[in-house]
Amino acid sequence: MSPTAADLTGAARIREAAMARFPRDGFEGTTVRAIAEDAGVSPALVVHHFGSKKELRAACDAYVIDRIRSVKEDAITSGKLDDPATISGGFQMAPPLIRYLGWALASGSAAAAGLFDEMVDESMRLSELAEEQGAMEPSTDLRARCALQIAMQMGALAMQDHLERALGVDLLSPEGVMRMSRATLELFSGGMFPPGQAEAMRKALDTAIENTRKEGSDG
Amino acid sequence: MSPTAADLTGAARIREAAMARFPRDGFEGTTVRAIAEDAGVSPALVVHHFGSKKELRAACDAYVIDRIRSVKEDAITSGKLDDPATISGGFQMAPPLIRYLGWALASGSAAAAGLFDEMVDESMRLSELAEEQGAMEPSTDLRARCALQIAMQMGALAMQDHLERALGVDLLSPEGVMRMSRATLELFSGGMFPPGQAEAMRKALDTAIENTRKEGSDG
DNA sequence: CCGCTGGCTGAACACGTATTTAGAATACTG
DNA sequence: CAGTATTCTAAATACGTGTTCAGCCAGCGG
Repeated sequence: MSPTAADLTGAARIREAAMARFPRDGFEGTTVRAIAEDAGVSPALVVHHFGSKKELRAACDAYVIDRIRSVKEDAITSGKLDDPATISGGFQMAPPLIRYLGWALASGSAAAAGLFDEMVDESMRLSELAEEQGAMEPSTDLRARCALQIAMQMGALAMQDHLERALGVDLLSPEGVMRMSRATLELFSGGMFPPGQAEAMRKALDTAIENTRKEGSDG
Repeated sequence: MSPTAADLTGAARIREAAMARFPRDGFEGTTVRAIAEDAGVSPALVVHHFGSKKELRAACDAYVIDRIRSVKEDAITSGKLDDPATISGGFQMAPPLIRYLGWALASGSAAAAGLFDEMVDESMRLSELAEEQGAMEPSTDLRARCALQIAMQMGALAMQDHLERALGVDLLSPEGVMRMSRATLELFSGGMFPPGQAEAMRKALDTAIENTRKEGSDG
């Protein structure tokens, strides 16, 4: 059971409050006073424990990223990376963690940037493995594909509110996670374009690239 | 040619400066004084023209969204929605516009939320059309698929910095746009999963959904 | 010339902010 | 129990913020 009650240490309650406030109101938009009040604590205690507001943010970043990293590592070492249960489980980590991650990535946290890069590397590692085994068609630009994939998945987290509004569902509820998993699968397995159109677009895009290159070398 | 010079009216220069600052520093993190300085203008002029900082933000929202809406409508009425040139052209709108849109969506602007919803509706309209014509396999959850697609594409905008860092390219340069277009096409036309795996995951996911439903009705 | 309108400014104001300081309450150790 | 470190707080401080206000200055009709 997650420690929602007030039986947390003061520092933990402060961190918890900050993790909820920052994504909602932004860093500058969140006041130390508000965090302290949410935590049932005096503003002075915040700086006593964390040194300053900036350092509090850094502590939140580190905490969130650490927990996410560990979940990710568990999934990798257990070898159940594409098990839907693993995926769903991962996204059903304490909702504040997910929400915070989306915000941290969208608002330029250095620590979150590190996590992003790791994810891209991991995705490339897996893709290269799949290509070597001949299980997947080689990409013409693997790095771009993997980076974009991670960016889209993480970006969807930053669009959480919009998705929930559009679907009328709490995204991190079991139903929400299932609908998202299903939709992700459909999208990434060719559900978006009619079969013929994809190939046509690919060709059109290649000639467009060719043209751009010519124009570029002209000017 | 875009008016980058100082031959803009004061109000326009202020709006331009705000559009550059807000995505970088956040709304609360941006000071009226900084905007004024960027615009080569006194802080008092900002409120003289826009009334208040909040209203300035609303004006930026309206301006950006209006311009993006018009580009989108042009693409729709000209019927060249899947022409790569149209797509590239759309993304090569003045970079500040794109960057601002990503930020506005990620930071909960009401106006941007309206645009998001429109995009989802438009995507659904197109998908339904394609399904009726038998050009596309019907989805089990069309709304979720379209909403997620838009969320991922817009979310990628909010991850712009991370993508550029990962690829070492200015995303809104011709090269960047082309690489992203190509990667998007690959991802959304089945490039991510090996053919067999997609079907396996779909089945696994369906049984997982079934199990969840049972557990849910148990408790 | 006057009067006057509108873009524009410098200096001030009121207020909310993060942070400091001195010290109270509490728990822990010998 | 005394001594001590730790957790925590109320009040005060220094400062940055958005905003106001009184008025300057260019342009222009009469």
